[in-house]
Amino acid sequence: MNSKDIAKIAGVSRSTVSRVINNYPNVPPETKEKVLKVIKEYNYVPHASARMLRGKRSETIGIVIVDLKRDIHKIYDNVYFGPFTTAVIDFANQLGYKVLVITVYKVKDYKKVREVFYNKTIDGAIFIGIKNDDPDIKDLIEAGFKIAVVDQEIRDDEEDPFNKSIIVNMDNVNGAYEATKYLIGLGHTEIAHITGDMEKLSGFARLEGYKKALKEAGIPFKSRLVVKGDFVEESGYKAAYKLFKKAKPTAIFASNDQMAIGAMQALEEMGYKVPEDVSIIGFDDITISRYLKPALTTMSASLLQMAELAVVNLIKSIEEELGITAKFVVPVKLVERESCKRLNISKEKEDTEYAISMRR
Amino acid sequence: MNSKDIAKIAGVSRSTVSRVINNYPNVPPETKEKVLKVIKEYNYVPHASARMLRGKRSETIGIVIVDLKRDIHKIYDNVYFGPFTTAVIDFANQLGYKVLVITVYKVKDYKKVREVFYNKTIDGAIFIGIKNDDPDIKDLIEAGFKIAVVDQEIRDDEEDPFNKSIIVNMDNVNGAYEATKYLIGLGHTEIAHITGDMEKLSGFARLEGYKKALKEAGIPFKSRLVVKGDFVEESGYKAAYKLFKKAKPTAIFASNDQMAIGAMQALEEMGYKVPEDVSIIGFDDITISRYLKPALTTMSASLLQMAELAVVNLIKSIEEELGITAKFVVPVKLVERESCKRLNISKEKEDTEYAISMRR
DNA sequence: CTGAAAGCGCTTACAG
DNA sequence: CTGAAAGCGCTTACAG
Repeated sequence: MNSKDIAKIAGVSRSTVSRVINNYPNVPPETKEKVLKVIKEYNYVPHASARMLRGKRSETIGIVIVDLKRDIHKIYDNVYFGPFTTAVIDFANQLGYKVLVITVYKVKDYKKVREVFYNKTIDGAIFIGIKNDDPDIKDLIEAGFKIAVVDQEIRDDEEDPFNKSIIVNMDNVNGAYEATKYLIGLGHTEIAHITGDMEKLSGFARLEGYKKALKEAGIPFKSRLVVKGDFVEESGYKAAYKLFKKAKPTAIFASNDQMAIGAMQALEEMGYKVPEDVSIIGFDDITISRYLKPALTTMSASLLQMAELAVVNLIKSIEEELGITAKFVVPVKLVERESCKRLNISKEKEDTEYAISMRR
Repeated sequence: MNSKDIAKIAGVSRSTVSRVINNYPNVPPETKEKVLKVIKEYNYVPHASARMLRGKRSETIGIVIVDLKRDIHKIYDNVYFGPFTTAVIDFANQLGYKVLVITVYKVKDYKKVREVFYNKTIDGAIFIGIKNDDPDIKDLIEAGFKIAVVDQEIRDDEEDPFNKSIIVNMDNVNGAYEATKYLIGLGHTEIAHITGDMEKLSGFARLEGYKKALKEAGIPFKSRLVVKGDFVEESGYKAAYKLFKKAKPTAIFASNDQMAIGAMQALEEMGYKVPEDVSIIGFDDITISRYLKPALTTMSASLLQMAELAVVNLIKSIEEELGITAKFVVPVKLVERESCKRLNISKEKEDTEYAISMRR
């Protein structure tokens, strides 16, 4: 079944069939109806490749999930990429776009991405999990492809390639600042920080927010209270052990929830109770966090909103064929749960003060 | 940049360029090298649509995530579809295939699926979250498209359309049987069951396994101990309340972990302790389950293995162009954690017996 | 070993 | 309002 067959059966030319399919105005209602009837009857759908070859868009966007320095299948149970990807698919579908998912576990996997761009399989793509200033992505942007990136520094330099892409970030600095300030507000001064992957904006920006809050409160920054992680659970676990070998913080700000969970595990093994002995706050508000005992206090941004901004603006940029260069910073808010408490000055005051930090 | 340009620059014909790209044997090494150099230099990638129009496969499979009777965005934080989808993408990519993700929230969304099949965007598809005997999928199979389905009854009827597809299931009956038997082995006889969606194989097959275990142990089946759920957390929550209004089971077998989690929440609200007052076992072993307090005992099957079976056999069926009709039943095993304990005959014996049920 | 030519299934100026 | 024809960028018999 192709347009020629349909034309023959409907008693018109292929041109007319095409006009009907593309909903052109210059087709009289009766002709249109006649053709539509045949199309329906034969379950005819125009060959996508033929249309694209004639210059139609593929109406497909890619979502590129980058997870370097990890083995294959590790995003398998990733609690962050999954929800974001689903949200992207849903918003894109709503706008009539299909979504191709591409995973990048090694730098050379970027070849897959270049291919689908150059061979016109996709009209544009959203990148997540990327490090800051990634040269492979930079090249693609410079080649003129439509791209949205999540978690990328917004630079002042007008000439920077990333300025030609759509950027969607969480308000990392402010979120980290608020998280740290919250702990300070509970009376803590010995506040540790488990950092994220420092090659990513969310890694170094959250450290910056932590420092900013300390500085503002007049608490001296101590490098022994900062230990490096890389955003996965295990790194949080190891970081907590390393931390308590050289220091005795009363509170920890972990750069994401997964590391907070790993740290809580280590804390439990070392015999510290959360939040009685150590308060801990995370970042991201992943699904698991509310099921933990104690439920994890954390900083939350709307992944849904981020996905929507990326999708809507990417598609706008594709369809208007002009380089949209929007930049978005999504707000982050505190989700108080059970993993932080007021530092107890004296044992007697504990109960009442605990009650205060318990309200959700 | 197209093959004509490359041909001109390399000083050969388009035919030869094509032969090099497709790695045909009848090209002398020098010619091949010359052409390859130009291709590399100009970053040339053949237009995917043009190749497909000439009959090449799209080398893209679809993964269709069906989630009917729910609002949009609900699979957003689905703990089951996400990991499975990622696993499918990874296995497909390994075999050189791209993956298009399609969500179906309403029956009419199947239109999207038909479209990508008929317009040749995908070579085949894997369906998950489907109800048993879905007519929309049946039509697609009968139209001759290559399809793999997860969670679909394996029928004896040779003529049944689904017999022309690839089927991958968990061993639902046996898993449910083992779960129930495990509770019986702990001394329970008042064992409730929160069912899954009864339109799905995993829903009714797990009920069947539950019944089978009771029967074998000579425990009479009581309909007041069975309450309907539909595989989501909230339904487990409601089911638990309904259950305890009319009965006092000492153990619950929930048809999946999400409902078990909902039930645990309700149990806590009603003042029952898990596992001291009520034992509970789930099914699926989702990521959250091991973080719960008490950690959830559950039945686990390898999603990775299921995804691999579906992908590998679908692609085999696409490439060999013959209707592969493989059927797979993936084994399910018990994961003992903390949510079940031996029914205490007398309070005194409790401690020692609890220790037994505690080993993981 | 290599090139000229046909054709995959569409869309779209062009002519009427 | 409608059709004949060109052409998108490839691949592949065919001929040499």
